[in-house]
Formats: sequence, C-alpha cells, structure tokens
Amino acid sequence: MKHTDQLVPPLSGFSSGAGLRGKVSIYREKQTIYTQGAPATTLFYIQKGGVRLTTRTEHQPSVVTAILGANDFFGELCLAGYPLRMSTAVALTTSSIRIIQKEKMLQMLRKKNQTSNSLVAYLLSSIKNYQDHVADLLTSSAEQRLARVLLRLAHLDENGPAFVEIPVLSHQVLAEMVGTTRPRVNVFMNRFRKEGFINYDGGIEVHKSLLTVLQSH
Amino acid sequence: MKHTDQLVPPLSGFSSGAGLRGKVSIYREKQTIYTQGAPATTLFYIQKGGVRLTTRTEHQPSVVTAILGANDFFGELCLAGYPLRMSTAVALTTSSIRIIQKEKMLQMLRKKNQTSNSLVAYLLSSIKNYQDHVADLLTSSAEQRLARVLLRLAHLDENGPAFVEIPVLSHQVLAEMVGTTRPRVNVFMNRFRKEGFINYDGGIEVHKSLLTVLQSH
DNA sequence: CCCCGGGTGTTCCTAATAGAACAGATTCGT
DNA sequence: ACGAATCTGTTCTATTAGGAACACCCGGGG
Repeated sequence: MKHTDQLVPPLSGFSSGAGLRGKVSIYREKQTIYTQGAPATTLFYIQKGGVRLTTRTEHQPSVVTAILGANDFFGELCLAGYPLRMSTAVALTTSSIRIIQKEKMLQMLRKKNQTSNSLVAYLLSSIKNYQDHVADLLTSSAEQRLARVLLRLAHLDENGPAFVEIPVLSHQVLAEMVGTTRPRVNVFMNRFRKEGFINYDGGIEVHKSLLTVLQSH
Repeated sequence: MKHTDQLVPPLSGFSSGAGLRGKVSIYREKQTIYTQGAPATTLFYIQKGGVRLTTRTEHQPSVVTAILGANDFFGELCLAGYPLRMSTAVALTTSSIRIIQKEKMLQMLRKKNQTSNSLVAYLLSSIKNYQDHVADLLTSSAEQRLARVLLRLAHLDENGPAFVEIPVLSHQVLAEMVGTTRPRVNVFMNRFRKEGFINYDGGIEVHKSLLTVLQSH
C-alpha cells in the first residue's frame, strides 16, 4: 500500500470546485450573501471573485475577520452545528459562488473519504491563515495592516506583476478591515500615494513597492 | 436512513481522547514541546493541562497565537503537508499530552469516517475561535485583551465559581499573549489588583468581577 | 435648479501605547 | 556571602491612535 505524507496533493482538493455539488450563483459587488444572525443551512465555495466576512459585536464597530478569494469556503461553521451565521458575508467584486446544502455536504463527508480529506486539508490551511493573521495583528501598526490588506486584495507578493488594480472600497470599509478609523485610513492612503506605493484614479492601483512598508519596524 | 444535522454530537468527538492512538507524555510547566522551525512529523492532543503557541517573525517580538486546553489539538498543521513547525509550543502547566504520529493519523483519516468527522468538527470550532480572537484584537484595548487572557486562563465565564487560581506567568509572557509591552502589563495588573479584580500572592487569583473590564467601551 | 447622501480630505485635541531606562526584590548556584 | 539572572515596579518621553468636527466634491432625485 502506498502512503502519501499529506492529505491531498497541493492545489488539488476542491480546486475549481471539483466534486462539490450545488448550484452556482453570481453575486454583484457589495451584495450581501448572508447576514449575521440568520439561520445557517448552507455553505459556500468561491469559484471566482472575493468575499469579506464581517462580525459585529454589541455596542462595537463591525470588523472584518476574513478576506476570501477563489477556492475558499465560507459559512462552513454550520457543519459543526452552529444554527446561525456568526458573521455577515459581502461580495467584494462580482463573484461566482457555489451554494452547497449543509445536508448534502454532510452526506458526502460520511460517504466519500476523498471529500473529507480535502475538507480537512482546506480547514488546516485556513487555520494557518488565521494564525498568521493573529500574529500580524499583534505585531503590526495600523499603517502596516492597511498595507497588508491592500496587498492581499491585489494578491501581490514578491513574485508576480509590478502592480494590480483592485476594486474600489470606501475608506470606511478599509478601516473595518484594518481595525482602525476612517480618518487614519485616509491619512495612510494619502501617504502611500505620495510615496508612489499606490495610484488612485478611479480604481486603486497597488504597486509592488508597497511591500517595503511591511519591512520597517 | 437517519440524518443528523451536524458532524458529531456536542462533547463527543475526541473528548477524553477516545479513538486516538499514540503514547501519552507528561510535560512540566514551561517545558518546550516543540520549537518553530523543527521538522513536523507528529501532532498532539491535550488530555489535561494547557499549552501556548508562540510565533516569532523576523526582527519582531514573539507573539502568542493560541492558548489551548484539554481536548485541543496542536501541531496538526503537519497533516496538511507543512514539513516544519510553524510555531513553538510550551506547556503552561504540568500537562498530559498524547503524541500521535502523523502517519497513523493519516491512516485513520483514510479508514475511519468517524475519526475524520470528529477532526472536521474540531477544526471548525477551532476556526470559530480564531475568528473570535481576530474580532477581539481588532476592537479591544490592551487592557481588555489582558483581562480576556486572564479570564481564559482561568476558564471563567458568567457561570462557575467566583474566582480561580491560575499558574504563575511572568509579565513578559503575558505581554506576548496580549500583544503589548511588559511595562503596560505591569500597570494593568496593578490596576486590576487595586480594583479587586485579581489577587496576587504567589499565584494569581482571577475573580469573576474581572468580566466588568470587558463591558466598558 | 436645489437638496441630500455618500465619500473624501483635513484639522485639532486627547488618550493610549511603545520604548527605553533604572531601581528594588527574589532566586539560585558557587 | 556574593554575583548573576530574572522578575517586578515605576518613570519619562515620543509616537501612534481615536474621536469629533467641518469643508469639499459629486451624483441622483425631487
């Protein structure tokens, strides 16, 4: 019997949604997919596009707990028996999203080991992302966190193109993603622009040089 | 055929380690279980005690990304194929911890659906915890985060006893857990003591009244 | 046309925080 | 007893952040 040293090969799993059942819907930019507190009987898989999850706690401003892209799941907490949505999901751009009935997914998990292993692999990488996010929040300044959010929205890293255009987001939404206030986002955005890290004419152009903001301590 | 509406009933799964194979080891307080960067071929399940995970990034102070207790896993990222430890694990108190070979776990996941479902359920609840943690970091002050850390270490919530004694931790370690500096932890701890929220004679007594710190904005 | 709403750019004041520095207490090994 | 190491308690200053306020721009609807 052949043994592999991990659950699934990299980039396999659910990539391109293979093996998942459920109809695919299109959500428009800024459209709400579900709202915190609503009953949760489905989970979602992003075929194309992006989604942000925001949580509001009592008497406090709402915060963005995750920024998701293609091949990510969300709303998956219902599988663990949470009856209500723990966050609000909003499309960042026009997105193509597969809607999966919780019951169907549970059936697949019971029957097919392949599905189960792919899901475990996905959840593990998701946990790694959250751990990194927590470490980031604990060590970075608001300015650095804003830089990270922009780079993430642009899917920019060391490799890849010199700049990428990202969807327009209000400073208010950026503030929720970063965990600060709108005036501060404004100041930082202008600073980035003055330094030539971003370009701002209608859409937002994020340049690779924005990475330098993360290096200074 | 009977359908359940979730993966596993609450409090079943791996509770008390049922179904897991691997030998159980005792770790002493402050003992390092593994170090970031070391090869990762095992995962761990806490039978009894507590563990903190710390991550260090280049040129930055180390931060605590998770505080774990009985029935939690850690080091599980190796299942997803990460060859090295992404964090350092240190025992908070004398702890009884089951060590599971990655290969054995992968075998179980391939063979037994029950194991797989329990793991998925655990990972989902873990993701919920990280989401809550992120929301907390984005909205709370350092003082509130310290209060939360203490309450968590004491496993205190609205119900339960009026106070609980927790293991002694240096202000430096608390600072890493909270994401602030040691002098500030000192100030807050003295403030809590003055207000009667904690009691400090050798060990640390965390009182239920510390919960009030979380309510003020 | 005017008004209104949403988003932006900016300012000012105050609070929270980081960072460095230093003194005292305790423990531990020699 | 002594020194080294560690932890605690405290102070000071410079920086960063939050919160409120206001002017400005622009697009849509009455």
